[in-house]
Amino acid sequence: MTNNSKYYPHLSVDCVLIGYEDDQLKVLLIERADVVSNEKYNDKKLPGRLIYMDEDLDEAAVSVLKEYTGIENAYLKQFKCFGSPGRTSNPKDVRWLENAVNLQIGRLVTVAYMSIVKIGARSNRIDSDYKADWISLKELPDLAFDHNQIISEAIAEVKKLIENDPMILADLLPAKFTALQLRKLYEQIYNKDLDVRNFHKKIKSMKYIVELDEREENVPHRAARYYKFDKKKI
Amino acid sequence: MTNNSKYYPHLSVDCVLIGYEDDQLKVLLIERADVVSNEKYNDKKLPGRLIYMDEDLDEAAVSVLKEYTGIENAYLKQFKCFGSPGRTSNPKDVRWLENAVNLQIGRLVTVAYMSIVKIGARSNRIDSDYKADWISLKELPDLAFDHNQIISEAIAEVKKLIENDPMILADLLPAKFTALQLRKLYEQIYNKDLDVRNFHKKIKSMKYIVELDEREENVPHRAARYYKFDKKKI
DNA sequence: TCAAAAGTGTTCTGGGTACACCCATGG
DNA sequence: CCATGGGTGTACCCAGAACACTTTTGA
Repeated sequence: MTNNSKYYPHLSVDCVLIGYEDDQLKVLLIERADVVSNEKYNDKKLPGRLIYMDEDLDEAAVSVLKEYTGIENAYLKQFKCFGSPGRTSNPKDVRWLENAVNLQIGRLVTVAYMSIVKIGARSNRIDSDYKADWISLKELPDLAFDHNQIISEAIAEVKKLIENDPMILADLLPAKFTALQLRKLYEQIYNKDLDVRNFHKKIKSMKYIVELDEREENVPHRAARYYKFDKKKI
Repeated sequence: MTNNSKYYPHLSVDCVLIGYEDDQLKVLLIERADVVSNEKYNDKKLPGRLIYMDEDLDEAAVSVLKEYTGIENAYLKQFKCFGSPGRTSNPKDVRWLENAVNLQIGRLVTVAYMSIVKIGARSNRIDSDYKADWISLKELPDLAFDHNQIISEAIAEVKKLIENDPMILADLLPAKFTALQLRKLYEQIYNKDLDVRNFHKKIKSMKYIVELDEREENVPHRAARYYKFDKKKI
């Protein structure tokens, strides 16, 4: 267990991938299993890995995103580095990690990235080597390492991000969406209810959101108008 | 040059300490010299060091702050991790680093922290082991490693920080200050001129800034009122 | 005709910005 | 009496928040 490995066994990247489905903000988690013994751990972790010897951190994060979702060219933001010695103190976590990479691991610092991704988009194949699922933020189980904490800090980052670039909401909704869908999304993010009339006014003021002629069909009430994001209108 | 050292030779912390003096935002930089050969490098770097084997990142940053300024209990914010392999590719930087710590260094990832500190405060002794100076942001020379980039990202962070907690401005000004001094400080931070009348209105609306009865003395014009921060009024 | 959700306008408040003149003081 | 900077008030605009009723549709 000496280091003839491709890995640089001191640094990892973890990606908090945020998506939206069934009116719920969700995060992509993978099932933790022991590669060597096939032991099941029955818990989950964030997608991530040790970096390679001469790999740039940002590149490592990009490759993790691609590996788990197939997405390339998405916006990935480094938001915090987690490096307390205590984060690798749980023997279960250490055992798993050392088996997984066949390396002796001392302390391990991880650099956390976040990205907003479209769940179930064409490009979004979840690699079958891993058991990966989108889990609602409201139903998060206890995760490996300090991954619960990493996720909660990522959410705070998402809010900031959306405030200075609402365009990224486009990745959380289908191409066509109703005002209700958009409002529910905002309500999830800000964690409070929004006034319907004010919200319509807000939509009108957002020039990158455009009305379509199309409406809902076969709904047992007045049909809602569809909107779309117009990426040309910055 | 094997690792019998106290250091964990893969990770460092660097602190961007921001202060204010002579109507200028300044950053604390130390002179880079070779400890072994006494060679002068004639350039500067941020205060920082490798972390110890079992040291928490935040603790390492706190101890660097204390070492260079004597300040304890200040607010230190981790704002970004810099880890591209290229940042340790300059042979001059690598040679200095390896001499300084007597260790073989491969790639080195640094975690950057920032803090707002009061220049010349009682607690703010600059340790005489180092040649350390407050350098105006407008006159920054080329620094070691990627320290110029680290500083510029720190400044962006300062703006955000002040927006959601203007109280930290108290660390950039003397206990008593005039409206002019405060305005000049804002002008530095936002990099634009502010209207005098509007600024007075703004001060009145900030309940944690209180008027004193005291005024300037011996000035060749109408004496300005002094203000102070009132830490009790959140 | 009823249930269910869509859609619409006005008013108020607070913060930001633009703008020009008189006041106090020391030299 | 002059030069220097200190200090003040009004008007406009925009964004955000509160608030209630009519419209459309399928069942």
